[in-house]
Amino acid sequence: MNITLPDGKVLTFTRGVTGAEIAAAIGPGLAKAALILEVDGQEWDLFRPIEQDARIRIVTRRDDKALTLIRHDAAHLLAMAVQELYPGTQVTIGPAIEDGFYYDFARDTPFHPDDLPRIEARMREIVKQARPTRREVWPRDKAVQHFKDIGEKFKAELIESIPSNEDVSIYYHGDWHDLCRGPHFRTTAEIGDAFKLTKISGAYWRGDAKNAQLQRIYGTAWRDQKELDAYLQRIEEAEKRDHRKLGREMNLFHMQEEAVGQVFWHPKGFALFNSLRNYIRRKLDAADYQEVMTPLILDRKLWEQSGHWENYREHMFVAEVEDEKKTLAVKPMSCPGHVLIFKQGTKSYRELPLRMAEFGSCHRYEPSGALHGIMRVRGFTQDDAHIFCTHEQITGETASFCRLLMAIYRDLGFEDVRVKLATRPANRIGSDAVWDQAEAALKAATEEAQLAYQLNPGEGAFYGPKLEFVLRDSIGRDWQCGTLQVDFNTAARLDAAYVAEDGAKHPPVMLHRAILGSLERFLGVLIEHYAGKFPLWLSPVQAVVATIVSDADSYAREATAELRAAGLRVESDLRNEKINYKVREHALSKVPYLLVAGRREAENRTLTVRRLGTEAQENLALSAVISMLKAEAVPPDLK
RNA sequence: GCCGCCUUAGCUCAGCCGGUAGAGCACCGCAUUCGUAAUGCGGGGGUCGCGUGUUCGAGUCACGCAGGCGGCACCA
Repeated sequence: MNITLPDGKVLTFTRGVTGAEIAAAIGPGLAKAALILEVDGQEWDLFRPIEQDARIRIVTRRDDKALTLIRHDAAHLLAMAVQELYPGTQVTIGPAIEDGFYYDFARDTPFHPDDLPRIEARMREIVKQARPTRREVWPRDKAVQHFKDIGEKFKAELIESIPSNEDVSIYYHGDWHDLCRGPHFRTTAEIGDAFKLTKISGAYWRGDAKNAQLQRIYGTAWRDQKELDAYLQRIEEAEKRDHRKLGREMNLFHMQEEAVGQVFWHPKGFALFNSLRNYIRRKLDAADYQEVMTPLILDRKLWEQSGHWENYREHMFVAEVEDEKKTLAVKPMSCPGHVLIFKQGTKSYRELPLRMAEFGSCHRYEPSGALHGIMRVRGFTQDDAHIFCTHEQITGETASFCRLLMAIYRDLGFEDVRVKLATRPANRIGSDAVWDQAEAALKAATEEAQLAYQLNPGEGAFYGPKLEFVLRDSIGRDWQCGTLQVDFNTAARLDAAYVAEDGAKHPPVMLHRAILGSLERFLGVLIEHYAGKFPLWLSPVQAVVATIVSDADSYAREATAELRAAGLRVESDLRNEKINYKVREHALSKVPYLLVAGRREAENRTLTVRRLGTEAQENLALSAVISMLKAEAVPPDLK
């Protein structure tokens, strides 16, 4: 029997040879490093016999795949340890995920954080025991019956969803066994001990809130201790840049019980907010958007007509007034208001595309468990706009939107943007032909804008498909920021129309689009992205003038005033403290420039400049400092 | 909304088996005028998240509520 290696070399073995034997034949080093192999592209256990000629590739610990394999085995290891320590606990699923793995268990009493060290200790024991792995193939029906018999009803349910004529593979690690597609290592020893259990959570069976809630245990696993330490270090560093922590430390904003899910922007935070908003305003203006402002609270009748009352009621804040019998609702989005502006006066096709923008203050009653710092709130500001256009204009408008968005993200320091195309959901309105057209238009637009996207099937809005632009926070959580949604429906529902070339009235297509999404969320991501060390144009405090001796106070005041007059955000620090103290304090609060004014500087009208992150000092004339800072503080669109 | 954990001074956190609250930083005062990451001394500051219960006695135990945190579900 011939076995072909990746380099084309052919080795001859007897039928039923295993990957372990092949690896050993090639060399003892490989035999030791091997984890699994690929047989004609299919993942294969090292101990599983090969019955016919095949091309193989041996996967070692250094392979890119190794981490996924280690984590999958670690998930099994976790399940073994848990079932041994907590009899009666049922297993369900346990996949490898980014940076680690988890396993979902069904159990009456939830786990406690104190259980983790105990489980981890048992896992390490099992690794030491090097329990051998064995693979068996059972008829599906036998497997169903078996798992029912041993009380593993979730496993049985999983197997029942496999067609009944198929066989399933069962993996044994010592006595413990589980349904699994594999592959697995020869023994539990190969997992190594570079793993750690990290957190406990509830999780719904099959991801559905209507189902039973399971107990999930998360862990992380790596090739060796060094990799594990590096990961733990990375997480620790990331936690230091958490926007909630920096928001407090840098005095940007706070939140409190009296306004759950809403942000109190402090002066410094609001300076940041405004710098960003002004920048977006200029970019939109340059891209031929017209800014408007619409009411915050509108009559229920409007929301009924737009469809929000029916589809979105539970997310809306509703206001009753005593004297009138009216019900009003706080807007969760700005689209109906924009349509009402569009409807004023007769619109011609010549006015399309009409791009209407608003920094809309929106309120949504989000589920309590969804709230997260300023990233997920109940009151937020959208950089919202609606493009009223014809069917023919969808692709062009979408493409230019994509280009605008990517340019803005680049200005703001984001190069790594994930784009998702969410297509028609099961619950939707409109004909398939219309959906075909809308989805095709979005695809064409992304190609025109040269954006690689990932398909997100069935995740579109009920009225149309959407593009989602996703950014990542410091600890790897993804946040949707930008979006563009095609809507063939809302304008018609609200009786908005334009007069076409043929003289007839047609409802315009609406493109709902946002670049930042919510300013609050975007600022949260931005704070973490820069770890609070913003580029100068965004920095809430751009420089601090710090004195060394009180003799320099009046000069420092003068210098501060001149810097401010030049449009810079500058504070002075005249406190009776040592310069060391001031340097340290302003560096910790992430002020980009410390401008030291001592006796010498006061005499020759200079400042000694120290840039955040460096120890270098440079003595410059006050006028030179002003022009240098002014130049650096120019927003990217005005450069 | 669901599961779990947490809530003590402005911040970070101690506080044992229930016996009546503590540190560092910050703040205030005084001294110090000092050249690039913490000057010294002194002082003020707490309904221990809220409520109910157990107890002679609750920061500590039990229950309920609220908020926060980690996930899940939902979602910009």
